[in-house]
Amino acid sequence: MTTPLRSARDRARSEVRAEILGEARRHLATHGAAGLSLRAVARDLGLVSSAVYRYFENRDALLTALIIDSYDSLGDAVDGAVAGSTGAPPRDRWVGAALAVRSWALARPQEYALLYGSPVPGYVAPTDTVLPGTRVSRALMGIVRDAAPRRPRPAAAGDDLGPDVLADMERLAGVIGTDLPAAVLFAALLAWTQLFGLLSFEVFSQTRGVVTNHEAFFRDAAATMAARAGL
Amino acid sequence: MTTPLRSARDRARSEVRAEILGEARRHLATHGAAGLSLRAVARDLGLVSSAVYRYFENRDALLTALIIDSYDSLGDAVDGAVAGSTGAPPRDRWVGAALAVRSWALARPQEYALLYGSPVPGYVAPTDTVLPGTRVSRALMGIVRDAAPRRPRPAAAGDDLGPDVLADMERLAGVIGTDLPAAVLFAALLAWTQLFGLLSFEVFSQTRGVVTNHEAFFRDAAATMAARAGL
DNA sequence: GTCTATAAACCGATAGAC
DNA sequence: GTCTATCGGTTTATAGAC
Repeated sequence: MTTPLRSARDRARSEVRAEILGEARRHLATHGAAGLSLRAVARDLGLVSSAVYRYFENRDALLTALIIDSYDSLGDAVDGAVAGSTGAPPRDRWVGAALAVRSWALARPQEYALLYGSPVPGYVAPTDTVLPGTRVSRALMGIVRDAAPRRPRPAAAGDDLGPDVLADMERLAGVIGTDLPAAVLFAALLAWTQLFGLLSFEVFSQTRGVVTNHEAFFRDAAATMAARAGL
Repeated sequence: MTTPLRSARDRARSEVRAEILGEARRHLATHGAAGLSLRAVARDLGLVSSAVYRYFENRDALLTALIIDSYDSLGDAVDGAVAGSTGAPPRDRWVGAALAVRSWALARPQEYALLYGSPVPGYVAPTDTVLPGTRVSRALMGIVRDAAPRRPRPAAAGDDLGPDVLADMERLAGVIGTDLPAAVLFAALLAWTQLFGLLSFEVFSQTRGVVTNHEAFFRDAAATMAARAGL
C-alpha cells in the first residue's frame, strides 16, 4: 500500500532534482563552475534558495552531481560510438571515438571545462566521480585491446622506455586485460593525451592562428596517433 | 629638473604595482582566477580597495596583467632552456624545453591553469595577451626549424594529410620561416599538443591510477614525439 | 594617491512557521 | 517540502575629504 505512494513521491522528488540539475547546467554554461550559485539556480527556477537544500546538501554536492552527470553523458556518447563501430577497422574505430569526444566537447564547452579544465578552487571531488571519470579512457583502451588479435603491424620501434614507465605499462596491461607489449600501450597513452591536448587547445582557443580547419586537423591527428599505436 | 622627480614617482608607482601583482598572484594560487578579488588583494596588502583602482582600471585589467606576466615568466623559462642548449642534439633540446615547461607548471599550477585551463567566465582576453601567449610554441618550433639542416631521418611516412591540413602546414612553414615538409610540421604540432595534453592531465590530476612516475613518463613521451617529428 | 563612507548588489547556510 | 526571515559575510565600484 505504501509502495505506490512512496514511488509517486520519489518520482516527484527526482523530477525536481532533475530540474535543478538542468538549471544548474545552464548556469554552468554562462557563469562557469566557480561561479555556480545555489541561490541563482533556485531563483531562476522559481524556487527559494532554502528549498534546494532538500535536494542537495550544499553547493559542492550539486557540483559533484553535475560532474558525474557530465562524465556519464560523455561516456554514453563515446560508448555509443565504440559500440556502433564493432567490426570496423580499429583505426576507424579510434577516430570515430575521438570525433565523438570532440563533438560532445564542442557542444558543451563549459561541461568539458568542468571535467578537463582547471579544478574548481576549494572543491575536492569525492570518490564517486573517479569511476565515471575513467569511462572515456576505458572505452579508448578497449579499442586497442580488441584490436590485438589482428594487429597489422608491429609497434613502432625506437621507443626507449625507462624502467618506471615500463612498470606502469605492465600494470596497465593487467588492468585492461591484455598482453599487448608496453610500447603499444605507451603509444596508446600518447594518442589519448594528444587527443585531449588538441581538444583542450581547440575548446580553449589556444590554436588560433595555427589551425583553421579544426575538424580536419583533429581527424588527421587522431588517425596518425592511432596508426602509431599499431591500430 | 622635473625629470628625476617624475622618475622617482614612477618608480614608486611601479613598485606598488608590482606588489599588487605579487599579492594577486598569491591569491590566484588559493582562490583561482574566477575568485580573484580586488578587495581581498588590497586588504591583504594593507591597502584599501579604492586605492587599487589607481593602478588597475578594474578586475579584468588586473587579470590581464597577471596573464601577461605568467606568459612571460613561462616564456623566459623555456627560452632560457632553449638558449642554453644551442648545439645540442635537437631531440635533447626538445626534451629540455618540454621539461622546462613542466617544471614551470608544477611550480605554479594555478598560473598554468590560468593560461591553459578553463577560460575565466565573462573575461575576454585583450589582444595584448596573444603575442606573449605564443612564446612557448615559437620556442618549440624554433627547435624544429633549427634542426632542419642536419635532419637525421626522413619524416615518418603514412601521414595522409587532408588538403585543409596541408594548407595550414604550408602557411605555418611561412610563418616560422622554414621549408620543412608539411608532414614534419604536422608531427611537430602533434608533439606540441601532446606535451600540453599530458601536462594538463598531470597538473589537473587526470592520470591518477595510470601513471605513477610522471617525470619519467613525460620525458619518454617528449622524446618519442620529438623522434616522430624527425628530431 | 590614499583614505572613509557608501551604494547596491551578491553569497551559503540556517531557523522556524505552515 | 516549500515558504519567510535572517545571520554574517562577500563583492565591484564610486564619491568626496584630505
